[in-house]
Amino acid sequence: MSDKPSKTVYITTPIYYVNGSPHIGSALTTLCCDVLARYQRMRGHEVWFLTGTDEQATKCFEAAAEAGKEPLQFVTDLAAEFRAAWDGMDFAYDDFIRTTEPRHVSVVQEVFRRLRDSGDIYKGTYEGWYCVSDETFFRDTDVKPDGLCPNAECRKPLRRVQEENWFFRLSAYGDRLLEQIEANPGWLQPEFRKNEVIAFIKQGLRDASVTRGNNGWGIPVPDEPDKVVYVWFDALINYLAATGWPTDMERYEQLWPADAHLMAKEIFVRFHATMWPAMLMALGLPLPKQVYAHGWWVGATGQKEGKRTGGLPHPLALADELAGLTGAEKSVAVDAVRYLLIREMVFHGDSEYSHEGFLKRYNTDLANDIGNLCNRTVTMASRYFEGAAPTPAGVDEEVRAFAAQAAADYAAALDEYRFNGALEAAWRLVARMNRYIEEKTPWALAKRGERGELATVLYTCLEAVRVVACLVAPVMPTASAALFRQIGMEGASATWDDARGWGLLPAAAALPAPAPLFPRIQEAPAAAAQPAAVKPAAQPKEKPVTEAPAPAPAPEGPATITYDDFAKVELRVARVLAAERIPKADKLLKLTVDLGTEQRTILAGIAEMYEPEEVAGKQVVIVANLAPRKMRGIESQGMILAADTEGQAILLQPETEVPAGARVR
RNA sequence: GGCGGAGUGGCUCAGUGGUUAGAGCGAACGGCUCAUAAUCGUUAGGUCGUGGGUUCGACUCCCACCUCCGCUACCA
Repeated sequence: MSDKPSKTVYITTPIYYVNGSPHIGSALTTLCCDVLARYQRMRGHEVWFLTGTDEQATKCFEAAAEAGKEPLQFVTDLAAEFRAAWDGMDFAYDDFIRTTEPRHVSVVQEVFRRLRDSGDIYKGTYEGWYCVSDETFFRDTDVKPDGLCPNAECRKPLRRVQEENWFFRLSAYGDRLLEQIEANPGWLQPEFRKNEVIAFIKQGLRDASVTRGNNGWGIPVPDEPDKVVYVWFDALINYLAATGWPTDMERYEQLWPADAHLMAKEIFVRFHATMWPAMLMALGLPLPKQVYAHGWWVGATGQKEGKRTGGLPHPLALADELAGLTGAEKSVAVDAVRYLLIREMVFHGDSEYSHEGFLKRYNTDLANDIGNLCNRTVTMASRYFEGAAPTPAGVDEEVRAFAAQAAADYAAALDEYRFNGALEAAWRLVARMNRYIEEKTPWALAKRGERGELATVLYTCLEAVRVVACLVAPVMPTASAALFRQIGMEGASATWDDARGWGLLPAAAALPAPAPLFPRIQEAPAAAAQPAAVKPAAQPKEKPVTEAPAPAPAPEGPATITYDDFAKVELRVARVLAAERIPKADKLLKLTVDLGTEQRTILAGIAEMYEPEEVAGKQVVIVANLAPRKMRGIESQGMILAADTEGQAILLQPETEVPAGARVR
C-alpha cells in the first residue's frame, strides 16, 4: 500500500457525526480500516489509523439544546460513546480526533486564512433559503411553493436568509481534478464511482459557500467572529490536522499524504473525491493516495413484498446476542461479528443484511469449519501424543504449498480491498485441511500404530491451523490468539513471515485441553429473536450533500470573448403566440413563437414565474441559432433570454414593439 | 430525460467468445467417527431478464425492450 517503507501507512475513516449512537454503517468503515491497519502492521509497516467525531455542526448544537445539555458536554458524551463502541469492537485506532479540539480548530482557521490570502476563498453575498437542520443553502428554484426543505428526508420549514458569506473557488479546480483522476487510475475507487465523480465534475463545479452565520457553535472565521466555518469544510480538514500540519512538520512528513481514505458512498463524490482534493490543491499539498467508497448495508428484503424493513442491529448488540446464543466469551463474539460483517459484505456495492444469514454463517464458517478443525486437530494430537505437538517425520509438501498459496491469495485480495476474498482464501485452507483429515484418517493410523505418519499428519494439521491463525488475525484478533493458544503457541504474534512460513510450530509444544473456540448456536437460527435495531433508518444518517449555491455576483466574471464570438450568437426578437404547461414538468413552459419568417417551438424554464396566459402575446428575445435540444420529449428550437435574479427568471422584452424577427445586437 | 450498474440453480454470488455454465449455503442420499449432531463424498436443481442481431460458436459482443438500483438532471 505504501511505496516508501519508511513512511507510515496512514489510514482514515471519516469523522462521524455525533447526533446519535454509532451504527452498523459507521462500524463497517471503521472495521475495514481496522482490518487494513492490522494487516499492514502484520506486513511490518508502521501504521497510523485515524478516526474521530464531527462535532461542530449546528445540528449538534441544537440537539444539545433539546437534550438540555451544554453543547460541549453533549458532544463530549457522544464522542465517548463512539469511543466506547469502537473499543468494544476491538478497533485499534491510533488517534481519535474531535473537531472541537484545539489542534483541529487552529488548523481549520489556518487553512481558511491561507486560502483567503491566496484568493481561493472570496467573499460573496448569498440570498435564498436555508435549512438549519441540513445546514444547507437552497436556491429559489430548488424550493417548492410549500417552503419546505427539498431534502425528502428532512422537509422542515426553510428560513429566508440573506447573508454575506465566504466562498471556496471550487469551480477553478474542475480541470485539475479531472487531470488528476485521469493520471492516477487507481486513485478513486471503485471504478464505477470514479465515473460518477467524473460526470459530476464535467457538468461544472460551483463555488461552495464555506461559512455560516455564527449562532454560538462552530469554528469562528478568522478575524470575523460573527461567522463560523461550514461544517463540511471544517470536517475534511481533520485528516490534515491530525498529522500536526503546519506546526509539527516532521510528523506531517511522516504521515502525509494519507495512504487511504475510506468512507461510505454518500460522502464520496462531492466531498472526498472533489472538495477535499480541491482544497488540498489550493493549499499546494499532496493528495491522498487512494480514496475508496464502500456501499451500505441495506435492510433485509425477505419479508413481504420486498419491503425494506429497516433496522440493522448495533454491532455490539449482535455480539451480545451471539455470546448469549453460544456461550462464547464476549470478545470472541465480537470477533465473530467482525468476521461476519467482513465476510457477508460486498465491499464496493450495497450488501443485504440478513440476520438469519449471519447466524447461519456463524455456525457453518466459524463453529463448523474453523472451530471444529482446530478442535479435532488438537484433540487428536493431544490424545495420541500425550498432550504435546508431535515431532513430524517429514513435510507434507502438498499442504505446505497449499497454505502458501492461500496466504498469497489472501494478500492479493486485501491489496484490492476485497475483504471477503481474503477470508475466502483463508477458508480454502480450512476446507482443505478438513478434507485432509478425512483423507489421512489419523484415527486409523493410530490404531495401526503408524506413529511416524501419524505424527506428520497431525503436525501438518497443527501447522495449517497456525497459518490460519495468522491469516485471520487482522479480522479476528482475539480468536487468532485463542487459536495460537490451542496449538501450544500462547502469546505468539502473527507476522506476515509467520503466515507464509511453514514448520514454525515448535515440536513438543504443550497442548492445552481442547475447548470449542466458537460454540455452535444450538437454537434454530430462524427462531432467534433479532436484537433491537438502533433506529428505523439504520443507514448512515449523513449530512446532506447539497452544496451551497454560487454567490449572485461572482467577483470575477467569466473570461472575455471576442466580438467574433459574440457575432456567432443570433439574437432575435420573437412574439410568443401560445404558451402551455408540460405535464409533469414543474419548471418548463412550451412556447410557440413567431420569428416573422417562421414559427418555432421553444421550451423555457419559467413556469414558476409566469402563467402561460401571461406570456402569450409578449415579445421576447431569443437565441435563434442554438442547437435544438429535446426535453421532456419535446424539441426546443431556441432559447428565451431572461434575467436571472435570485434564481428566478424575468423575461427580457424590447422597449417598444418591434417587427418579429428583428435582429438583436 | 442523460450517464452508469445490476438481472445466472431455493438463497448469496463467481464467471467479459469456445468442450456437458461454476462456488458456498440449503436439499436428498451415502461414507467416516478424531471432532462443536461436526466432517468427507455423491446427486438433484439453471431455456444465464425478454426479443432480435453479429459469429463457425455468446451468459460473455451489438440493438431494442422490461425490471431493480445508483449518480445526475426538468431554467438550452
